[in-house]
Amino acid sequence: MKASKVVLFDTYIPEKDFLYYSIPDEFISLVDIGKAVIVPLKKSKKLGYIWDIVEIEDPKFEVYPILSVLENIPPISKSLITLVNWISNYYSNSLYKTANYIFPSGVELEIDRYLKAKDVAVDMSKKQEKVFLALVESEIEEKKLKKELKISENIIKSLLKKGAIEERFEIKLKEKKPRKHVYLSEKKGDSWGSFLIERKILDLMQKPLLLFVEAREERWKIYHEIMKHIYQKGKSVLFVFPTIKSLIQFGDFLSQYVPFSIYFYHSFLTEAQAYSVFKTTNTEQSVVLSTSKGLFLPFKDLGLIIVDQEENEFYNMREKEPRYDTVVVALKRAQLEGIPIVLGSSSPSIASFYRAINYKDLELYRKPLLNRPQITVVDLRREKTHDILDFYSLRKTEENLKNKKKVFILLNRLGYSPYVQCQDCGYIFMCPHCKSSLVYHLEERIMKCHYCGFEMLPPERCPVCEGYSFIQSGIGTEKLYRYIVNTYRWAKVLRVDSEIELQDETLIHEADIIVGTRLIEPWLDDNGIGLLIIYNLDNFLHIPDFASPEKTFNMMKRIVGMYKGKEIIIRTYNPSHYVVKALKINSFGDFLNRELSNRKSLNYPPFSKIHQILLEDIDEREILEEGGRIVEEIRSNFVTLDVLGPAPYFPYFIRDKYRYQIIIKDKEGLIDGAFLRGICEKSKAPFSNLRFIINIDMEEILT
DNA sequence: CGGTTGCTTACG
DNA sequence: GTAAGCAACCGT
Repeated sequence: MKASKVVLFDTYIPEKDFLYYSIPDEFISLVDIGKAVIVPLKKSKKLGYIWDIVEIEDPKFEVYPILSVLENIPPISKSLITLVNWISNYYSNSLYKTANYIFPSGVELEIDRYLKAKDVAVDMSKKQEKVFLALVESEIEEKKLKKELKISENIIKSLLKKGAIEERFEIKLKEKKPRKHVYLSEKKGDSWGSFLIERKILDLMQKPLLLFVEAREERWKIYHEIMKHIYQKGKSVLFVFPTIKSLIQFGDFLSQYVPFSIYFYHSFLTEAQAYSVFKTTNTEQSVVLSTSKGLFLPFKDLGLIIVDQEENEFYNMREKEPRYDTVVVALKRAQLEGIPIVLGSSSPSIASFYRAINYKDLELYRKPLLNRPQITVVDLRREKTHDILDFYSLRKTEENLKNKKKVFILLNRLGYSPYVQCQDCGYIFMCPHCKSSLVYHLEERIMKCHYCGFEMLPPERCPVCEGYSFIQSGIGTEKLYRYIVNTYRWAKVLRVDSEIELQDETLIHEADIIVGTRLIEPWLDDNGIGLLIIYNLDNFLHIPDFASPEKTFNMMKRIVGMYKGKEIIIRTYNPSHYVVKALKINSFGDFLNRELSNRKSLNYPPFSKIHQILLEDIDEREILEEGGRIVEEIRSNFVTLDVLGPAPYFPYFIRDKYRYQIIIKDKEGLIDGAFLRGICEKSKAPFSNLRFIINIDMEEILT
């Protein structure tokens, strides 16, 4: 028989990604892959999408018919279904979770159940009789009845069984309507803007195009011209950005130069607003500015995808299922739709640049920056005083303040001091749940764990040696902020980090000095900026990740590409590090060559694929045992693979669970997620609490 | 015995 | 997720 595979909205059935439903004759012309339907599940009704239509031979279960086909909810195209299937297979994500990730929220079923007494006489208990009599006059809605007569489902059930009453269902489709149209840009230009770009860029778009243009605004102007070219052919355009802030900034730019409103799509929209965009893209030609989730919108006639800051690490979605790499998925979607795609960057990822140069499956367009800020490297080894800021930075800060120019200081450490240490025995206070150091917060006078939120008062005595004097070592934004406030008492100083709520963005424009973590990145395009101080570049460079030099370099180039000040000071203990040197003379080539030779010697991407298996368990011995078995199993299947671990994964003890990782370097591309999942499931002991997370094709990895 | 509560099972 | 099925209990 012919049956449809239906993926249900928001109803997780263990081990099953979809259920089978038959197609009633009256729907044969309506039913199609990708259409939204209502189906029965037990006594309830559920929303779902038809994922596939297949032939099944004498099923071992009852197959119920689809109840209705919904024309109001946008259908999901076959290419989108293929994309989801691919993400699910390639990255080893559950199909149910991946499909539900792209399903619209903001539309749901509302089921009302009405009960009515029948005209019959049967034996009834007192309670049953009371309910029966209430239902004689007219039908009553289930919840109302239960509340008024204070009865439970059991009474209704026994009455139904006896045939004394009957039930009736009313199913309504509830599509949420947004109150505020924040997803639509208010301003719009009177007509199209016009910028001069090289004609050849449009020709290069025959293939996926890597747009290596260092100046951010120049890149934006090129985007505008490319978009105009495609839009005027009647097609929709999707822009993808790594963060909401960067998307809004581009939106402010773009809306001046297009004669219509553009759509925003990101996680800060309400369900109703997101649904409204979801629906619009399916019915109208539109331009959408989105975070990575926009790649799954059901565009009616998509003509172009532009991914900005393609190197940005926020594109790597590995926190929860579905795990995927945004850039890879964007390329896949473009390929499935048969449309052009542009990856833009001020400093492309090693992966993309390598592909463009060696495999030529990406075209490359390159335009270097003309007006660069001066980059000064301060060698911290030569600083004699152990002061918080060096002499040069202090002098330059004063100079800029005098000239009414803003100074930004970037420091990626929260709190007052990252470690509290006993002066007598050297003990460092650790979080009892995560085995990571507790950060001291002076204002609140507490020690805090930044992984699990554990807090404690600073103790009077050291738990190891009973000593009573402690040093607050290291420096966080809070300490730096206090130092700056005390040093420049006349200046307006502002602290920006995830622990302080930024009340109003105008505060940033009014401030003279801004101290903050990477959250300040979006504001480094401020017109009044004169100086940026990278407090300690080593904090970025020394993160134990093979990709940290690349990430650091790219972050700095991204900043340089939008920066409007004269000078950037980089403070470091490693002035001779190749990243620092390459930044100083602005040489992408120097950085790339050095980085590629490092990666080659250690067998890291792009010379191999890196897969990671994360293991989590309350029992450390169990992890090591089963982890060891997994490693053995992989090795015995593929002798040529480089398998490392299980090794502790930082933080290796979090929320009372131990964490280990296995890393697999796969040079020839031999294995996939399904293989690893199979091995893990096979190696897992029947009653163990081991949880494993498989991450395929990583561009970064903490070691 | 009717009714409730709490738990496990399975859904197509 | 959540309705169904079942066992154990409670009160009349």
